Amino acid sequence: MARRITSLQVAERAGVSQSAVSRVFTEGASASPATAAKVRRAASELGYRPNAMARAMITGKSRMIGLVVAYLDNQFYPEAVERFSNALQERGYHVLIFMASPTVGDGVQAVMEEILDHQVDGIVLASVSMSSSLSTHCAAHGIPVVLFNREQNDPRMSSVTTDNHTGGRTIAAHFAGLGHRRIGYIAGHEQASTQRDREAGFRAGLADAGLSLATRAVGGFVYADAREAALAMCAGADRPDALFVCNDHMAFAVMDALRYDLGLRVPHDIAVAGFDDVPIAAWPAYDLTTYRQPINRMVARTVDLLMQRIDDPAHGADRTKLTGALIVRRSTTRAPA
Amino acid sequence: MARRITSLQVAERAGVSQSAVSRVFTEGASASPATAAKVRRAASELGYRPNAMARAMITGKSRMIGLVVAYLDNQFYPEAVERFSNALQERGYHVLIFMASPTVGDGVQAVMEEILDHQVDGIVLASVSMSSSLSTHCAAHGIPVVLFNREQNDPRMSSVTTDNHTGGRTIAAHFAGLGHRRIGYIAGHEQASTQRDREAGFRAGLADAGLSLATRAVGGFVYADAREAALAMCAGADRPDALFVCNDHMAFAVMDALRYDLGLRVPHDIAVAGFDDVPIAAWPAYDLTTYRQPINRMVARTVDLLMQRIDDPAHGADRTKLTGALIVRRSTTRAPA
DNA sequence: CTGAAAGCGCTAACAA
DNA sequence: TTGTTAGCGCTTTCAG
Repeated sequence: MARRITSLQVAERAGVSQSAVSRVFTEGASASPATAAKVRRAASELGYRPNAMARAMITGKSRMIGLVVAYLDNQFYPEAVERFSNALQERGYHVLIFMASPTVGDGVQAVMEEILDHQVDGIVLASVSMSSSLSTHCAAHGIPVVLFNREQNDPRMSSVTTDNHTGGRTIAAHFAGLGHRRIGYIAGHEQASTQRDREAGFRAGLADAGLSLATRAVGGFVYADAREAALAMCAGADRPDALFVCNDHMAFAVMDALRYDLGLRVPHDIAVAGFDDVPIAAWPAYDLTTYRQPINRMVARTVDLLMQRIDDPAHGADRTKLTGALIVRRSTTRAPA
Repeated sequence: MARRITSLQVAERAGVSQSAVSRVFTEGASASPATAAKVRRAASELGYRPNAMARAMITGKSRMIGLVVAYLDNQFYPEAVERFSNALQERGYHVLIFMASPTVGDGVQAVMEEILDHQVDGIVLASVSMSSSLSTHCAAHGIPVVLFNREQNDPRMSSVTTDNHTGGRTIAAHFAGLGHRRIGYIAGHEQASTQRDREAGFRAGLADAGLSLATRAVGGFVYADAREAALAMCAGADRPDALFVCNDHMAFAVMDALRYDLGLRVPHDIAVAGFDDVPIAAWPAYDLTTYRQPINRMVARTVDLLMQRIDDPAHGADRTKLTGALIVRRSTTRAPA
């Protein structure tokens, strides 16, 4: 097993100094075309590639971004991971991925420490909340953090979200327009900003139409729990005629419960709407009306924010709220627009 | 923005040498309880954590594993990513994730180079094929590679798979036992070893029962393509009465097409079976009979193989084939076992 | 433009 | 057990 080729070996073969080799492989360093040619030739003959870690030690830039995610069962997150990886790869960055077990209390804390050990240039927290002491800690380290699909009270914390309040409100208006009167809501994890904002917007939208929430249950963003919540809410005769579920992943559980456990028809007996517009929402088995999160723009914006702060650490925090779109499908209407 | 604390600063504060600090934070190094205490105290006061990169440069071990995945829409892979991340984190390793665009021809090649630049200690290729020249390249670098859910002809290449041949055969026996006679198959990507082995096993199983394949189409592991394949295959009167789809992800597309485009009932008009047993397969909307891949054991074995080779680079290749299990649900039987 | 030399933060001999 | 010393492979002054 051959040891890895170093710049020194390339230098020897090319008949130049080691620093000349370095310059040829360093963006924006000066080397004459002649030297560059010699070096590149020797390098490719030897199969040389610069050692990213050694480079990182010098420059203080690892070109790695830490990505913390919690629950990959919800298709929204694998999608986000894929896009982050691609977007960052395009900019010459790579993704160090971490799972934050939602079960462990200080899971995020521990994970963050490990990430920091690896000298990442920035961190994306996808749908994970962080104690404010931890965010201070990161700020002290001067390492940019952006929350993705989550907000926090701390105004120094950058975040990128969809305008969840407007999303909830839009769903409410959609229900009201359809003539529904007895309306239910299935909540996500109570602490999550997405949950709070969507519910607040939904309630506001109902109020706009002179309505109010008839019934509410908690699904905690988990399939099995959402199923239970739906069963509890809809088994009786006083069930709602329309149901907003805080995300698509839970909405699938709810539709399954309504149809296969309770024998109800969607939307005839109960209209169901979700939030996210993950690919499965478009599958005919669900054909789910939902409020689409502009995931491409969300990822792009998150990456931009991160790059901004990496290039200029003094750059202030930014809380971006992007606008989504109501996608009407057959889970709320017989003949969608 | 404070510069990161170094071991030197801790040493000064603790009144010991820098190497004493290093030893306290190095597994299996000797330090007296007294020094250790002083050092740990100073370290925690300063908020010191060892720089993983600097350590990696010395030891030659980065404690990072590169994980290459292609298509996260198929729920099998997010699941695998999550488990890999957890399993490796437990052993003190971290995951550098890379998406291999299946569209780009030499995507894997390019991605591998970038991974190698980061001095990872090992690589997991999840469902990605690699040219044999590339595997030679890796072997030359002495970096362990394990294929996950994919095999390759090169016998020096370690891999972990389910016994796909047996899986296919088991599905065939299940169909035969149910009395189906006109049987179809929807293939994945033709080059994939999983596809080839499952189909071969399925054909062998049909032959065992004195049957043979009536019709075949290609879905390439992609939802939309599988849907088209199903429509083409089942629109006519000569449609099959049972259909084995090479993985669950495509099986969902097939069931959707049969039910919502063609108005057929599953399993009454056509029985459908898949492969993987992803969580969605258990959702009542599909309730899919499938051959379960033992994903926990697959991941554990892959990690073991990797660790083995990292600890002893001379350790030979191993091609592990794990046994799965037939999971019978309502997509093939009215009343499952 | 180029080479020599000084480290980045840490671990691993080596003496003491 | 400790401190001293020599690097890991690279980038970056600094002279020339």
